[in-house]
Amino acid sequence: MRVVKEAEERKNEILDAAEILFVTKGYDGTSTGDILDKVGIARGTLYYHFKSKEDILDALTERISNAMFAGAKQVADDKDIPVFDRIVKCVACLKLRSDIGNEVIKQVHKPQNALMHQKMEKSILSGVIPIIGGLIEEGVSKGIFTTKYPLYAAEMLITYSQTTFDDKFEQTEKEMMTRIKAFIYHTERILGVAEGSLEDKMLGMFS
Amino acid sequence: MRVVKEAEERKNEILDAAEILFVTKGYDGTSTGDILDKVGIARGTLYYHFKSKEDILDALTERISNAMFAGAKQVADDKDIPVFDRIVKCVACLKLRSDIGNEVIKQVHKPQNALMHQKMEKSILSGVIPIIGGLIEEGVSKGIFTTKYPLYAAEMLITYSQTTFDDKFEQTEKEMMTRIKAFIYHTERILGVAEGSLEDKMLGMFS
DNA sequence: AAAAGCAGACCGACAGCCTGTCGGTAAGAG
DNA sequence: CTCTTACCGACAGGCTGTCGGTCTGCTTTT
Repeated sequence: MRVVKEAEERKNEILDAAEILFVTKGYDGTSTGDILDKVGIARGTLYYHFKSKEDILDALTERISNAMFAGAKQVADDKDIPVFDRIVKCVACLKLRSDIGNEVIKQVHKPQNALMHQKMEKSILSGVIPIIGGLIEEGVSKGIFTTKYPLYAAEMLITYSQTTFDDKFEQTEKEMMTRIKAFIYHTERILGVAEGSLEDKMLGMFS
Repeated sequence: MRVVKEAEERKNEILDAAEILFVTKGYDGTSTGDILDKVGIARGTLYYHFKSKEDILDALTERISNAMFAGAKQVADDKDIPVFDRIVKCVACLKLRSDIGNEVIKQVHKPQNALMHQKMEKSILSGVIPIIGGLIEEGVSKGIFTTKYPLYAAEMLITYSQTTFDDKFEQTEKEMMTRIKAFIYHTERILGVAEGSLEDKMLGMFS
């Protein structure tokens, strides 16, 4: 039997199904047929709403990123909270959203999901950097940080932590700890603050 | 007619063909049939030597990385050259190798080649970081640099520059320049040297 | 040195999957 | 009643990986 719905609604149904499937079986491991079955629609319907499988991935990536940034932006604009605390909260926002179930991350990093991984990473980076960059800028103008390039400082910090702390979670507890300590140490240098001054607050970011 | 060769030789023939094809048409855009045609062998032969298409990519990645590191390691061990110059030379080694034809890079960064890109990047990172890390360590022990975490300093510097200067070559000349300046500035901070002291030598790395 | 044996290299048909297309069909708004 | 929007499912075309069988040249045997 044929059920007709608004385009937006169907699109979201498809994205919902795709999200679950991509996350559990991987992008390459999921066939369009799987999505069809899960949503309960015919082949043609899917290609009526999306022009290709990759198009679905793009839409999904955008949906997820947008949700992530909504929270982070709100925090970033809350002038009542001290600048550095806002940075910590922003990062927490992103971390939270990115381990829905924890299985997700493991899946995303399997080689089959290179494309999904790449798109997510790119999308997250391009969204997060301006937010954090703005906060660092604010910190500089308030005399908390010192750097001639606040935006690029953010770029460096975020890019590094993204690839390193996401990709390399297959490391020992001990190595992870020194890596974190080193990261904090280098963050302090990049932001031009005293050694050890960020340690307490930043350690909380990795729990 | 049937031509029999040593397994190693055939494998290399296949990798030679794959290298050219992957680079010109992309990984996803290259079918095993393309490789078959180019080498002039039958389907079964290919799968006799490699267990899958991805297996070919892995072997190729390894072959390329190994070639890259051979040069870099040699430079790194040449104690006659000052430490910092060695770092510069090492980086040059890698850059050189990675723009065979320049078309390569453009190709590698197309979304179709996410898997190839990811594997290359990972392989390069894991090989380069210890080399540069060692050099920084040497610099620290000679009093040229100051950092408690030389290895992780290298990790941060290389990871960042890898993803940023490789991926984002679709930026304006001007933006690129400030990005480079900022990178040098942050490098100086991470390595604990005076502002501006690395500028002259490092600018040469991006030409 | 010829015959027989053998393992490693090679072949190509084929199964099975998967993506995207297209002509046609139902449903609800106007 | 009509027209747009959403939907359907058969089908073409392409791709990967498999498998039984074949060839080749080296080794062993006689």
